[in-house]
Amino acid sequence: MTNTKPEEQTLSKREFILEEAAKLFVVKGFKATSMKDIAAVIGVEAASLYNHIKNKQEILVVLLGGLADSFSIGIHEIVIKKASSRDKLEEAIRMHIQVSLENRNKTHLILEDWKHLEEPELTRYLMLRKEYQDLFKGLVIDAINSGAIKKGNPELILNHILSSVRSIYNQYLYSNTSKISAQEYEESIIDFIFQGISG
Amino acid sequence: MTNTKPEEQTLSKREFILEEAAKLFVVKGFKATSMKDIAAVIGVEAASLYNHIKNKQEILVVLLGGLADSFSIGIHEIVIKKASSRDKLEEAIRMHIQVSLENRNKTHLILEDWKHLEEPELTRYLMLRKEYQDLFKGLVIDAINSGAIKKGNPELILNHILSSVRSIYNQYLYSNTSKISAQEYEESIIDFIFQGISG
DNA sequence: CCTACCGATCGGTAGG
DNA sequence: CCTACCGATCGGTAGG
Repeated sequence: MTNTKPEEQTLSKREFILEEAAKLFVVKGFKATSMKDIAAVIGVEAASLYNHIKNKQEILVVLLGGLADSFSIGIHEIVIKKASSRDKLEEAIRMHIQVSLENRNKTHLILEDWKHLEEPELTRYLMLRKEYQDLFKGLVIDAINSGAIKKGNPELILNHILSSVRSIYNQYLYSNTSKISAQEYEESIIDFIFQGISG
Repeated sequence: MTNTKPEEQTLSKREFILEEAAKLFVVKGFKATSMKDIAAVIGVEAASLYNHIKNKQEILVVLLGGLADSFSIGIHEIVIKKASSRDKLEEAIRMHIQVSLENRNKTHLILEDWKHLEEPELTRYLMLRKEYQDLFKGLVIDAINSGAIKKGNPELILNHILSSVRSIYNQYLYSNTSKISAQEYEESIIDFIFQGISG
């Protein structure tokens, strides 16, 4: 009866903390970012953060967990689709690019900071990653067998694809060509992967 | 007159420490690796390390400095060569792959741990990196202008090339296909970059 | 190369 | 949300 006020908050304090922490992790790394660093950005004392989050580890778990879910859902949706193996592979790559671009700060954690996950989350994370890569590799193998892409070691091909997308993390951070739109960037990466840089 | 014993040492204690530290940095990252961790691998107490190295920071400086020099020398040698722009670009990519493969532990520092360099080494490192990328980008631009590779944003192309080589760090660490020789791996990456994965 | 030790900083808690 | 505070760990030094 008393709660007639509509939900008007756009970002809870907790979400704000998680977001700002992710940004700091990109710049300094998880280990080198102290709770005091995070608190300073939020504008409170370090001890106050613990009213919104359990501990530093939880921040990492939540950020990486949400991301792993996005990738996992994305690949599962594509695998079950009825389409040519070439189209499915391309769609998977585009999905991977889009999720990376939409979660740039989080995605950076995939490079090195995942190592600081503690058990049991570390094992869970590695299992999800393995599953993702296996499903992705399946799409690569199907594309090879159908003649859509040339023959080769599927693991090397997958590794090349995922590394190519990883160019996103450098690009947006250290370069000044960030004027480019997400759509243009996606097309550029797709072209590099499938056609290479030759004329 | 007394020093008749030949130089028989293959690896000085200092070099041993630097090498083992580099390996630990790959696994745990610079910040999460303590002097105690390094000492344990060497088989001494942490305090004893300071007889061979000045401090933890020096380890990072020496490792990254040596690597930066290797890359720098490599690109300068290629730039002054008399050859087609296509050949020079390919040679630069091969050099980058070879230096990366020969210094796998060190090269890993380029991903994230360089951030923990302190001034003035940080600025020096970033300047060397910038110079390297500018020279490399020059080769890309020449290759575009001569029609050897297709038109496109040189920064995006360079970024794609360097990211493609970065697949080395994943490959050798987490995969089980390491049976592949360095030569095969180099050819594979070159082919991916120039021709892409299409048939 | 070791023992002993230091100041600084860390993540986190208690209590209000 | 803050003040006050804690135990643990860090990089590093002294002295032998």
